[in-house]
Amino acid sequence: MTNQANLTTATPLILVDGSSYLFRAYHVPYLQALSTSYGQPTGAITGVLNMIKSLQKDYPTGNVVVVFDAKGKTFRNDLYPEYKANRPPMPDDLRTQIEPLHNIIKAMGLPLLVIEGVEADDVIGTYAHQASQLGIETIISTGDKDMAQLVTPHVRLINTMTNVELDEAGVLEKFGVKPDQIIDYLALMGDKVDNIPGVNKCGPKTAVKWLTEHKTLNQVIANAGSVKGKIGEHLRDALDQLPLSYELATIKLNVELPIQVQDLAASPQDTERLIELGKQFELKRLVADAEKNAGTSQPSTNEAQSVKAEASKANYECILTEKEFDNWLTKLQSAELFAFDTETTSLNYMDAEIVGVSFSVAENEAAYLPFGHDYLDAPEQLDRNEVLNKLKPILENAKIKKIGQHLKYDKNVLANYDINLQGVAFDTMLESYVLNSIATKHNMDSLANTYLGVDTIPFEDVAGKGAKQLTFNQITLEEATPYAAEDADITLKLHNVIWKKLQSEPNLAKVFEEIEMPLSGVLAKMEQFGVLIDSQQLGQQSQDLAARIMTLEKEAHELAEQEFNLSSPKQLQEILYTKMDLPVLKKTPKGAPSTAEEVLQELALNYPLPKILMEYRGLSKLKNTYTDKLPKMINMRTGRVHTSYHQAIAATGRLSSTEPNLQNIPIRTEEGRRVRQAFIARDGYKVVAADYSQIELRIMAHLSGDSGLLEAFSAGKDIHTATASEVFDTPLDQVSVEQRRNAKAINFGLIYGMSAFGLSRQLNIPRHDAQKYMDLYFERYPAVLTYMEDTRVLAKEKGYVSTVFDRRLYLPEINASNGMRRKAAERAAINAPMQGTAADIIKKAMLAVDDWIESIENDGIRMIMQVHDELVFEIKEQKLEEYQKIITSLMEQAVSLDIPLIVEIGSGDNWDEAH
DNA sequence: ACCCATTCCTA
DNA sequence: GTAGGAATGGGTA
Repeated sequence: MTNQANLTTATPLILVDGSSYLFRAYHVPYLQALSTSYGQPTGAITGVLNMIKSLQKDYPTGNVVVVFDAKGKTFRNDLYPEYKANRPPMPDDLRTQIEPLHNIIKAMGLPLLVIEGVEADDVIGTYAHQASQLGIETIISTGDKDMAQLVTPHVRLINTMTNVELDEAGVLEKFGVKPDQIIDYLALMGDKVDNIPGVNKCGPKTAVKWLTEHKTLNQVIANAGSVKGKIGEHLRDALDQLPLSYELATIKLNVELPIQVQDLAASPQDTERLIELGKQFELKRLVADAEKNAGTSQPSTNEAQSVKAEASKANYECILTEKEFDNWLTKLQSAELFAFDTETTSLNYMDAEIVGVSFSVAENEAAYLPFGHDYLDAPEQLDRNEVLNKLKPILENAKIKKIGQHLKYDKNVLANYDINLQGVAFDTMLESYVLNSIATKHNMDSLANTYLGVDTIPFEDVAGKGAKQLTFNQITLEEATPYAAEDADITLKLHNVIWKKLQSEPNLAKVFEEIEMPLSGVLAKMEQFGVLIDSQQLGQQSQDLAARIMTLEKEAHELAEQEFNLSSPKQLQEILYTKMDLPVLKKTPKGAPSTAEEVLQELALNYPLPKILMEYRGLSKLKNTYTDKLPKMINMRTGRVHTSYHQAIAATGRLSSTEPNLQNIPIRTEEGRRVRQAFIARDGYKVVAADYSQIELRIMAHLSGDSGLLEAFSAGKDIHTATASEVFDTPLDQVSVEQRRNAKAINFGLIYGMSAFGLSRQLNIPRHDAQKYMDLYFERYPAVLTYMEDTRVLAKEKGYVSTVFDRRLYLPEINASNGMRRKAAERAAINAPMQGTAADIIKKAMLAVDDWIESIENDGIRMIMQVHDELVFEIKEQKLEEYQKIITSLMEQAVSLDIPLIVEIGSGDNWDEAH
């Protein structure tokens, strides 16, 4: 239940009655004076924007949603044709401000609702009602008294122009009746402006008097006979009208809305568009604010703009004596949760030596414990082994929870000292990643700036930069202590802020707790264990390649009649397009004539040089990137290669791999596969590779619910052949190789959010034909089309898309004015739910497989690599059959979707054979 | 020493 | 057409 409480107070829903403020701002004299140099009035725009800004300031954690009336008639006109018939038409100089205002609000990233057929009040009422049911606190910002009927213990009104807030007691005080009597009150009085009939001569005083006496409108009606005097006659005259008036005054609580209340969330501001609009309407303050908030508002993190470097407040200690250390040990032992960081000599976890550790148990209270600083005249420090021995039981105690920034690194480093870090509960890097995967960076300095408004001490300030950069052991304790202690302190503070935000978003905390956080430990194990590589074989291949490359180089120089660097695109352009005058088939993004593979392929049909270049490129790539480099990456100590999996890089939720990148090892060519053959297993072990078959297309079937696709997968058909059969209207067994190839291109294109143009280029066919294929596809699989369209619309409304497990990807450019960027964002919107769900699935599978491996205590098995849809293991020969079955089952059952997941598994002496 | 453009490897 | 990492050359500081 505490979660609920957090949720309600952390992010109140702020519903802004845009139309009500628009009219009021329009009539404010000093705002009326505002207009652009070319005569476009902007007073109402300014008024509403100021009002929104002041709301954001007053409720920094609030989730602001703006609602406007739509044009045209509403259901109230159907009930009563005279409704609002007295209203003069909207003045032109107000009307022209509406669209710009909408655009600005959208560019600010705020959800904007304009629903036809109902009024803004009804939309607001519905959301307030939904929010109450979810226990979300709601604040309605309006100048309209009618809204008082919506006030409950969870819903209050704020009049931002007068800064008066109304809760239940406030409504009673102001109107003399309770919120649930407001409709009756309004019905009795009627409304001149809206042309709602009421009781003639009945104003607020009379209405309150009657309602105080009889409680409800129905009781007033029932007792109408006993009301004396002229006013009694008026009441009796109005009896027939009153039910209608009541209905007209009632704000709907059940409007059908395109976005559910829990999905109402701000998207990142579109800075470019905001500035453009600001300039167009000459709104200086808007431009200034847009620039100020650029990059910091995804999602809005505006509460912490001003706190700059409060380090003086903090109490940072340097631990040099046994006594100080014991003191801290006691604190840590009794702490439920503390922030923790290691300082080391290298960014590479295999080489890193620990120089010191820092802790923080409470904000502004942190310590640095150095033990490896060895610069000249360094003060005497505690003994490393002794310190680590004493810390070990605390660090290995899963009950004592730890917070850290990128703790996978610390876990790996500690493993080199035989400390198995446990109780890793919160990694701020991963918290930030799950909250917003596209935030510029998830490093601590950026996070501190974004979420705390604090500028931390940059590493370069203490260590210098470039070749002369010092390692941490060379840094004086005077400099190291504030830097290192701050790391722990800031990490704790960051967690306090980001975790709250994560919990307030539906299911994001779940993605963090159930996927990313536990996965971090699994990845650490894979990294530490590493993969075995046959450097002998790669060395041999390097030699073979070198010889062949030399020959090709010579041939190329002869053909070009001059020496040149075959690896230089620039020199190559000169040779091909200036000297030899070959046709330019394609240009690079910068406008230079391209020499890319596809161009060379085309040119090779008519000229000899391009073919040589293609082979040269392919081979030198293999040599430079793989056969030369991989052996150099073998760790001396373990004899294996240890990659780093990056868990907070890919916007879609995928992992990435560096140093070396094990996720782009060649497979497509024979020569390339020789590199794969160098990935081997220990004696007595085999390499086992298990990959999900067509996982993204399966996810597309699940997400779209298309019956044709679902059937094809359930029937276990080859999906590309099945697609070809449908699209080209050919019996399944008569589909040609060509047809299947085309269908495959269509299927992949769909996953990438393709256009007909893209498909035509891929298949090298006219755009018209590509369009025809796509039309045919969507005719056969109509739900796929609907899904794609819906996804685009949803992305534009919300500013983000989600995976099946609710991981989010924000798309700041989904409403960009630049068509290219907007289109790119739309493609990403289509792709991300599929790629991201696939990432979620394999991550869950990794957790399941790791659980099982742990349960058998690594008996003859290790998980060694992940390549997006594939897991690679090293398995003892005797266990091969048994374990392959278990892995297949764990992966296939990792999640439950509307289509079966199929895993293909194989084994061999090397990675190539395992496929 | 660092950044950018180009190219090419993977799912 | 999606998502990544890395190597190269070539320019800049």
